[in-house]
Amino acid sequence: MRTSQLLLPTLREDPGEAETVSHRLMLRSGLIRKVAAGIYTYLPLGLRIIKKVETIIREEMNRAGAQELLMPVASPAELWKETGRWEYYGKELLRFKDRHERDFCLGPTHEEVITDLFRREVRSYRQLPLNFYQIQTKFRDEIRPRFGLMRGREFIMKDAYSFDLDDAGAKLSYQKMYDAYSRIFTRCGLTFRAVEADTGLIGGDVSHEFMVLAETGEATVVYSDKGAYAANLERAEIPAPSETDGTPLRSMTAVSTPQRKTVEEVTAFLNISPGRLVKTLLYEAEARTVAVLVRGDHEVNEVKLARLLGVTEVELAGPEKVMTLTGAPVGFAGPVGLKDVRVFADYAVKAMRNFVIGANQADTHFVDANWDRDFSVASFADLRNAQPGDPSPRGDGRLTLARGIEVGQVFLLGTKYSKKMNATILDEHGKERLAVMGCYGIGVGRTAAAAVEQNHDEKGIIWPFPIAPFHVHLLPLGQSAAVAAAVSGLYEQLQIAGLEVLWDDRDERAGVKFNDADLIGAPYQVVVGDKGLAEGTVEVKTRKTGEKIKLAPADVPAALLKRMAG
RNA sequence: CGGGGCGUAGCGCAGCCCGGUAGCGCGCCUGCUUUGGGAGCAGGAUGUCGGAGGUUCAAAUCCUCUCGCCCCGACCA
Repeated sequence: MRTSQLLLPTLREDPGEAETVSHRLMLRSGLIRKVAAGIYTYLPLGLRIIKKVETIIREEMNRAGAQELLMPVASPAELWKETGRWEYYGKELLRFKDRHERDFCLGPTHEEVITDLFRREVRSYRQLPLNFYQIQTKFRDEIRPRFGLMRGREFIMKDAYSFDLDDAGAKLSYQKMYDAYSRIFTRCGLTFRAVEADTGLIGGDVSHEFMVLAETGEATVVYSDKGAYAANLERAEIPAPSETDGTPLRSMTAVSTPQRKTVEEVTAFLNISPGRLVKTLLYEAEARTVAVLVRGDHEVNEVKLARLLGVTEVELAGPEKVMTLTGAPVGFAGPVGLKDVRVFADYAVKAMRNFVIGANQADTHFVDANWDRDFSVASFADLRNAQPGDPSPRGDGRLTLARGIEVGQVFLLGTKYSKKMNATILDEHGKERLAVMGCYGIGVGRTAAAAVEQNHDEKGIIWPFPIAPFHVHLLPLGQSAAVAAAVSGLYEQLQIAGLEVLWDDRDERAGVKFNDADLIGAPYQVVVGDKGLAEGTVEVKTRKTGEKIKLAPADVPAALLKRMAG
């Protein structure tokens, strides 16, 4: 491809709107342009990268036995009402009405549509296992789209859905996808880690996320320093600590803590460590309010809390609500004498004795409080976030935290959707059984963005070879007949060798071409100038290392092929 | 949803506080020179100053409303 035939608007300066590396570089190198918040056009060069990622995904999905199909972007409300997700999915589901006032939504995911297809078309266990996938545009009306392709509202996703006769079969399907995902991300040149994950709005029993470790990641990954355990922070289990020592209980007394509201203020004032205080958070969980107790130096994990309570979402109560329930301003809530509020406590609290808590009275805390004696706890559970240094729940070392970009997630759904939508098949005894499902997603654009996050330097992108928009960037310098002849010869020869070549045929100065080439990030640059040609050579530069070698033009294709293979 | 910021030429920005009818750099067009890491000189084109309303003799500038975008936060008591 010649640059003159390609819309490739590179930017000299960083666009004002972009903060993160991948967003900045994808805009600057002319891959994407924004149309609205979280909605982008893929320019020709950007689309080439998307297509490369898609090709890798297709190859691996097909290899794993999945079949490609394509579902519609618009789907009717009826299907979503069958599973309850018309309400449950919330505001992320973009809804609209057609001209007949019928309700529709733009598909954020396609469990309903595929399950509907399955129940209509598949009758017998003999047809199983089945796995369908598509690569399609999804729409999720995110609260806050950001970082370019990293969190868009409209984005390209590969989603797959497996159907099996029983749990064992479903597990096998799940494992196949897990393995396929590992191959896909490896082939895309990513350093990633599969971690245990929460199932969120999709639901199901078991789930793993594929995380690309990068500072700009929005997720927090927890993993053991010595063993194999790895999980999303939302999910990471924390084992119940061993029972308390036999410290004798002291009697509870109220102390004045004027203007001391936060854990830091209260513990500093009382001259104790935050680990000796128990904080009380009031949460609204759908219709009811609950109190959650965690140690002062711990944080409540809202995902765990929601799961324990069996709700979609929990929200910290506002100041007025706190005042109504506790009779005190925010900062002094405690479990003692709380009315009409169930109290849940983190395991760590169970191990504590003689701790400090809020007294439900302004400027007052209790010291030497003890659960059971001074207040009752509905149940103890794992309700906090893991912290660095916590023991691994698998007993294999201590936990470390890192940031990650979630590029894929796999779910073992069980019969959640098949039950609600009555997707049954006949088994070998002629008996109706619910299909056991799995679902599997990959963010295509996000995978490309993650690759940029992991592969760049101050000059620009350094594309991993398998997803590079072009393999070789051909840079003629000057307008001499010798250069023109050598370049068009090389252009032919490189393509005959099977390489994808971008030929910068603009009448630009050397510096401009070099800088654009470094920005765009093709793995190899071939520089053809009069200087080199005078001694019979052209220069081959490896983008990643900056290494430059001189070769006779005729030797370039073979040399590049050899390097790529090695 | 809350807070902060920004919207002025294709891009990056100044001008706004203190009203007087719009400017800089890059890019773009023409010509000449130049040509191995973002060229030089000369000439040139390009703006409903996000939108609406108001104040004023006069508004990019002041006031009100509105739309869009970016960043942070979304409550740890």
